[in-house]
Formats: sequence, C-alpha cells, structure tokens
Amino acid sequence: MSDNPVLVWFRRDLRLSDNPSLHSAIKRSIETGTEVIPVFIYSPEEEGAWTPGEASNWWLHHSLLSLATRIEEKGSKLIIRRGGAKQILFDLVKETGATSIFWNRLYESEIISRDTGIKDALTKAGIEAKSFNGALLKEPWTFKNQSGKPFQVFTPFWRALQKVLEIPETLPEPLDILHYNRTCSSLKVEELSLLPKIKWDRKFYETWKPGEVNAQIELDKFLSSFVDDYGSARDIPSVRGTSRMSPSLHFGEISPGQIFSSVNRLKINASSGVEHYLREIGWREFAHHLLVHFPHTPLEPLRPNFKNFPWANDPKSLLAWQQGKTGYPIIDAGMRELWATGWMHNRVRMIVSSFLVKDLLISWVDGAKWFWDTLVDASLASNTLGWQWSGGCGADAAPFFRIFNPITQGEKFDSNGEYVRKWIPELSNLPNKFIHKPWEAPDNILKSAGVTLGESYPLPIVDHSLARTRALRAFDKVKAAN
DNA sequence: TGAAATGTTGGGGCG
DNA sequence: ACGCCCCAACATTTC
Repeated sequence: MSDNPVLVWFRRDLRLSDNPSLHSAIKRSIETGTEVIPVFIYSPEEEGAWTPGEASNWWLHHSLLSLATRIEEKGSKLIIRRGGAKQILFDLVKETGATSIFWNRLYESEIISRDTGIKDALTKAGIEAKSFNGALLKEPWTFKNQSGKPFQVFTPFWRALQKVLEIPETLPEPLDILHYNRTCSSLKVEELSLLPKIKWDRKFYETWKPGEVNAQIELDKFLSSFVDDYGSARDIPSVRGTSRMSPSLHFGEISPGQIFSSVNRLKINASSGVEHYLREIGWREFAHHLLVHFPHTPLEPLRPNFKNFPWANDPKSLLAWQQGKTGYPIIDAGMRELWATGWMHNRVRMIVSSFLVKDLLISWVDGAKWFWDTLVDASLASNTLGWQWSGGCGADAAPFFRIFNPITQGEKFDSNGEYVRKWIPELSNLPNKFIHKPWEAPDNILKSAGVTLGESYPLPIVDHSLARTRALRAFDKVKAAN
C-alpha cells in the first residue's frame, strides 16, 4: 500500500518549520504511508566561482548538527553525503527505490543551471522532481514593473511586492517523519571538515547560536524588545539594535514569511521600527530579484560605463583594510569585528566599503570577495547588491560622489567611541574628542593614553580629504565614457 | 542609507 | 539712528 520513498533534498533551507518541500513530502507520507528520506549533499564546487568561505562553513557545520538533531527527534535520520549532487541523487534513487525528490529553490545562476539539469535528468528517468519556493516572499520572475521589465529601483519594487504579497500562512513543522528503515550510508557532519583547521573561530562561539530553534528565539527576542527602536538604534554599532538574523536567513533556518507572520502573531503595532525592519527584508528580496535578472553582476557592474573605472592595483592598501590597519578607527574597528565574529554591523559595512572603493580606489569586487570569505552571512545576492551600491555602479546605488567621511561617520554613529574601544583596545584610553582621529591628538594626550602612532596604532594610510578629491577625479573618467 | 562648497539671512558690534 | 561688516546658522547646490 505504501508508495516508494520520497527524498527531501535540503540545501539552504535548514529548518523543519515552514519548509514547503518537506511539508509536501510529509503530506504525501501521511496520505500514502510512504517514507521520507531527508538528505543533505555537500558539493561546494558546484557553486561556481563563489565557493563558500570558512566563516560560512562554520555556520553550516553547526546548522547541520542542529538540523540532524531535530530530524532525529522526529524519529528519522538526516543522510549526509559529499560530491556531485546529480550523481548522489541518482545513487540514492538506486539505493532506496525513491521515486520522488523534492527541494526548495536557490537563485545563484550556477546553481539554477545545475538544478535545472538535475530536474531534467530525473524527469527523463521517470523520477518525480519538484521544487518549491522556500526562501523568498515572491520569486523574482513572478512580478515585473509596469513596462514589463525587472525592477532596478528599490522603492517601486517594494511597493509592488507589498501589493502582490498576501501575508503567507506559514507551514507547521512535522509532528514526526516516517523513517526509512533500511540502511543508507551517511557521513557524519564532522566528516565534511567544515570547521577551520586553525582555531581562529573562538569568538564565533560567544557570538552566535546557529540552528532553527535558536533563530526563532532570537527573532522573538528582537521583535518583542528591540524592534521598536529599530529606526534609530540600527545605526549605532555599539548597540544591539539590529536583528542579526542575516546568517539564519541565508541558511534558511528561518524564512522571510515566518518573520512577517511573527510580526502579526506578536501583534506588534505598526510602529516605524517594524516598518523599517520589514523594509530590510524587502532589500533582501530586491537583492535576489536583481541576482536572478542580472546574473552577471557578482563580478560585473550593472552600469556598463563603470567597466572603464580606473581602479587601483594596490595590494598593500587592500591588506591594510582587510587587517583593520588603515589608521581610521571606525574602519579598523569594523574590519576587526568582521574578522573576529564573521559579521559586521550594517552601518559600518557602508563606511568600510565606501572607504575601500572611494578612499583607496580599490574595486568593489575585491571588497565583495573579502566579505564573501569572512562573513557568516555571506549571500551572493545581498553581498553583490551591497557592494554595487557602495561602488555606485549598481541598481539604485549611492551616487559615486556620495563619499563617506570616516571621521564624521564615526563621530555621528559612535559618538562615545564605545564601538571603537571595543574592537581597538589599544585606543581605549583616548578621550572621546580624539577617538575617531587620533592623529590630531596632542602628544601629551597620546602619551598618557599609551598610544604611539605608527607603532601601537597606524597613522592613516591615506588623507581622506585628498582621497576624496582623487576619487572625484577618477569618477570623471566614468562620466566621460557615459 | 553624505559631505563639502557656496549662498542666504539676520543679529550684533562698531564707527 | 544708520550702514557696514563679521560671522554663525541655516539652506541650497554641487560633487
């Protein structure tokens, strides 16, 4: 009476609740008594040029452990394998007699073509292959602007999305998962070697709690206490003012639909804080919209005239930026937070990226690659959008001449220097007046704060005022080519 | 989801 | 009292 098993192929949807592919499989299981086999395949080489970095892999490791445990609590077992996805899926079909494979869609071009190929091959082989939307409020091809083209400006995109969006009914997590009883070999999570060989990840453990259950707890905490002040607190990096949900969203420990419905469930009055926050979820949607419609943008500027931009080849400055040794405290604090925790506050991301692109004239692509390697929330869609925004070469981007002043940004958003002191302890005894510009401090103040510029903390690697003028001159070449 | 340069206004010191 | 200048404060423009 029972049908052949159905495989649920987990990818970046590492949750049991509101998971459409899992939910469909469970539904079938309840109706026909068929077994459900949850599978995770580790195949980083199939992600094209954008192989996940070590910080991202750290998160994946712990998220997989959490998912595996949750699946065991439901009476089943997560099968983990490593290698080419297509081959492994066909192997599993052969081993288990499965006749259906369900998964949730991803949006990177290499992965889209891989998955399309897999779907075709499975269908040709008589296997039912079904994919679902498990990561977005509205998928990029389901709506367009009035002239029938993809959106390139956020505000009309967001308006249109909200218009077509019905607040999603989230799907419940399964009560149990009917276990596949015969043996089916699986790697242990540890055997994927996702954790760093050198133990630089100590701070990650104090900072993050990966996994679906923790994601829900963190979201509830944010929505019930922090979100009211989100509008202003989100700009202060020393304050816990943002949701910090980006890694959980990236790995699908939580869905954007769950965030929307949590807002409803907690009956949060439509304060400006909530509006601002949901708008950020909108930016995540916008990023996916752009990535799907303009798949070349991870490496190429959306605005073609920026191909002529005279970027500097300056490995020394790039290294100083990466290591947080530029001599500008707000920049260095951000870069050190990134290195230590795999994350950087969004306001500071904007400041450091403006500095790389405009003060150092280093290509936004180099910045994107560094963030890709070091962020736990590295997402091709969001990373690309953010860097093209900063580079002035993307959709709805900051105009190139909008050049952040690292001193005034620091004084504005870290006025008491708390963020800088946390990440640059060697400056912690400087008075507020000089915390964002130590080179202006008189010798006696530097001395009593124990700071020796050029030794204990670097002198600025560029003069911002000169760098600003230089950037505007460089931009002239793009304008001329326009 | 900037910053700097330039322009305008108005109060107050001063001859 | 008046015009003149200075300059802070704010507004607008430009990059």
